[in-house]
Amino acid sequence: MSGFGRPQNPGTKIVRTRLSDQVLERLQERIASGVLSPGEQMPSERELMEEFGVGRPAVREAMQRLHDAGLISVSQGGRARVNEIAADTALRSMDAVARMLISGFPNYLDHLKEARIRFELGMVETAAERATPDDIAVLRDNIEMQRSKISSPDAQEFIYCDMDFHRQIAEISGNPIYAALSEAILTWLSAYHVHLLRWTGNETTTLDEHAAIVDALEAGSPAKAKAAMKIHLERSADLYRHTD
Amino acid sequence: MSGFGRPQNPGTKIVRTRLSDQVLERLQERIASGVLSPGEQMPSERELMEEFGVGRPAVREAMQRLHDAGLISVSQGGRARVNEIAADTALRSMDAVARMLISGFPNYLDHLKEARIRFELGMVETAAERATPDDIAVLRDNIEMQRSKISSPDAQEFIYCDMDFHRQIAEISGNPIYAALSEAILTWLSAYHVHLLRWTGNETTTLDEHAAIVDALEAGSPAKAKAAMKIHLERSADLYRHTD
DNA sequence: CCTTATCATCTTGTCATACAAGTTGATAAG
DNA sequence: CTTATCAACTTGTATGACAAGATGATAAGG
Repeated sequence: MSGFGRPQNPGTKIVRTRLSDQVLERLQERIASGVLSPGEQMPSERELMEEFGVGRPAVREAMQRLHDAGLISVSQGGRARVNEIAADTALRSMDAVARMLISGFPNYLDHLKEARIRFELGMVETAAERATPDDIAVLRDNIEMQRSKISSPDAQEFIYCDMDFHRQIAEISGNPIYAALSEAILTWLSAYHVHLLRWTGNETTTLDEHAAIVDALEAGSPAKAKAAMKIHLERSADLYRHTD
Repeated sequence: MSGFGRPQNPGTKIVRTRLSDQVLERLQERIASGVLSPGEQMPSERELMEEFGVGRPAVREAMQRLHDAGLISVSQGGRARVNEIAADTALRSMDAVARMLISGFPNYLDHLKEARIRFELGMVETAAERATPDDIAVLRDNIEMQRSKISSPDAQEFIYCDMDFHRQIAEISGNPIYAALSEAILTWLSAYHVHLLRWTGNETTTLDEHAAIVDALEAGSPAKAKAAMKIHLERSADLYRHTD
């Protein structure tokens, strides 16, 4: 008596759908379709368990997973709110795994560094095509800001400015995926991590290289910008290294 | 009587640590440090709730989150097993959010396509520097395989070969992050998605372009490889488009 | 002795109930 | 009109219970 229900797809395993999976799927649909729009919307757990006809644990686990994915914010005492999703939402959800990967397998730090260089080179090319005079001004301001931090009592300040410089280039590229990815990679690298000692003495070199990059961006030359960025990144490649 | 406890850091909010957060943190530590190595290890929920002195929900939610992150596999009736983590583990955990982002904001499909082009261009440069004769042979085999699928009854087969081609280049680059990212982006793009109609008629063009890329890789010329890849990607740029 | 079927036991999945703790908005006092 | 209090509602957590799947020992059969 074949032909009942959906085709059996012989060879594929029977999927064990947990109850919370189905609840999760329903809620994801609502968020994706905009029925639950960013702001304060989410029904309470009791309402959901009544609506879906399941127990509270099932609803609760689904909500938990939405929270981990960054799609909603839950707080004790108040209803859950739907977050607006962006590229960084997605990347944040893989933050923990990425850190474990880097700390557990030293090779991955090298792979990530290589990927970052390739990535920044491509990004600066795009930025060179799209940089406006305003963008250039912001970058030059950043360089001066960083220069003022050379003799700052908090040496970390200098590095924060450096990270800002790269972040601003990511934003100039106009691609939010670039911006989010750049920020994420920089965060992961800086966690494993920046040896402050290695920076001291090279501050002016860093500033000169940054200036060269900005000049190339102002000239609207992807090739020059890429070359300048390459020099900068390859020199500072071993700033990020595992602590031994 | 200041000086008690940890510094107050005025301005930073009090962190509300849920119980399951602390359990999660402990377990993550154990996995990261290798106390819980890949294989069948994970203690049962009862053991953990007894050890940490918390209720089962707290343990359960922590385990759930480890599962969502791809760090462990849980199945009813059996203990949870620790997975071996890799780059694709991290990317898989952001799969749902990425899909929502693309389907919810059409712009992101364009941003992703642009990012993919930049990414593949950088990747093929790396591959050109590292391709071995064996790698070249594999790629040529792939092209022939794809050629044999031109008149296949299942038109999808042709596209699968195409995706394999790009996947193999990612592997040649030697960077597992490239491979995982390439695979993930291709999956997301192919979900929103490949119009079969647009392929028909351009099969031989595709094969020629692939052959040109392989020739450049064999010559060990990053510049030529990049140029050949650029031609290929820009021509096929609009294969991935939202369904209207 | 080896193979196979059965079952006791342990595991996770789910539900129900209860209480603690935080948030919110209405209400009453000033 | 402002402010303090509180009642109702929310999530966080604990406990107990039962269902369902997995596992290994045990007993029956060859």
